[in-house]
Amino acid sequence: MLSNASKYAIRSVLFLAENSSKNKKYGAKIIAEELEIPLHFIAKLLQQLARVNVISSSKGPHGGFYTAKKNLQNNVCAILDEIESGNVFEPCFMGLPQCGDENPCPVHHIVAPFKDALLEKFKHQSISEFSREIKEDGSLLSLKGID
Amino acid sequence: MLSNASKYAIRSVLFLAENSSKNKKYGAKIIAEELEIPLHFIAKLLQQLARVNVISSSKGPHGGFYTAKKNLQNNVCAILDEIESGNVFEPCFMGLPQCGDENPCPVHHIVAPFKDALLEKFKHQSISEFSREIKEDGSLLSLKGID
DNA sequence: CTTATAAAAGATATTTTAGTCTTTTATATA
DNA sequence: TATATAAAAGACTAAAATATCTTTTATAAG
Ligand code: SF4
Ligand code: SF4
Repeated sequence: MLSNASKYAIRSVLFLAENSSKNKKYGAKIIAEELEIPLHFIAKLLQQLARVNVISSSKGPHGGFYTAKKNLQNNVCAILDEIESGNVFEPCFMGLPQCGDENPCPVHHIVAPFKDALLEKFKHQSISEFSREIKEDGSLLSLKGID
Repeated sequence: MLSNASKYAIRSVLFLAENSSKNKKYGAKIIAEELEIPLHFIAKLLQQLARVNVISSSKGPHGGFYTAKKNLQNNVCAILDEIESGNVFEPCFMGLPQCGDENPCPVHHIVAPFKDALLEKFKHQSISEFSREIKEDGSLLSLKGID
């Protein structure tokens, strides 16, 4: 459903939301290592996200990527809008373009509530809220230390 | 989450389950038109499915694909096992390979119940049951007549 | 037996996604 | 001002998914 690009992007942004600040920046290299994703791939994605102010960046020594307060007001959809081309949840599960509650495919009553819940979360929960939830729940972002 | 190949395959099998029988066969061409999917692509998939007895086929004039009684005892997972390479639901949503109930990613509590429900359905509901449900619910398989 | 039909098989092409490599630009600090 | 650092930009390669085309094989029916 989500491309690798999106998944990498979401994890990176949440990582920065949890760990970074204006004076604690992370280079693409460290992020790539920490989340175990390809360096040059994530570098590009981070640049894209910086361009649309989902995250911030600064060049040069001690530079890197970070999330400022105002960045954290964005929601996860802002990430997907930039990375993914087109609407993520429209070309749905069973691949029927013209369907929905009126014309349900065989798994609609399973898929629909899930889609709604996820979309609600991605649309209306800010990245900072998401991040706080991760801290509280002990949700997983990095893969370090797990095998 | 599912590839086009899987989605086409599922829809085709369910189409045959609803419409075909030993003496009412459907050629790849008709199926492709009916479900609005690429002819040569679905032809290959149908051949694969016939090889593992998820559906039946016969060559020559008045030949085509159909579902015999015993074919319908299969479940949807049998389709996925043949078409998709590897486990469909393991490389999950957020792309964390080592996670789950103990190490949940930020959306695990949304995704997990959905995954479970869908997997349950795909594993334990036979194609004939699936098909009956479609008839009763008026679920959608074909795209003909919708725009 | 011949012919038309349709699946089976498999080669090839296209598109999308994923991943890598190199060069340029900005900047902090020594 | 020179240097090292790290993002920005963009060209390039690789792999997978998707789709098309051609040839072969089986068979029902005339
Ligand atoms: S689950 Fe619902 S929205 Fe998705 S393809 Fe089926 S009918 Fe359409
Ligand atoms: S934690 Fe749950 S939802 Fe998240 S990737 Fe793993 S299985 Fe999927």
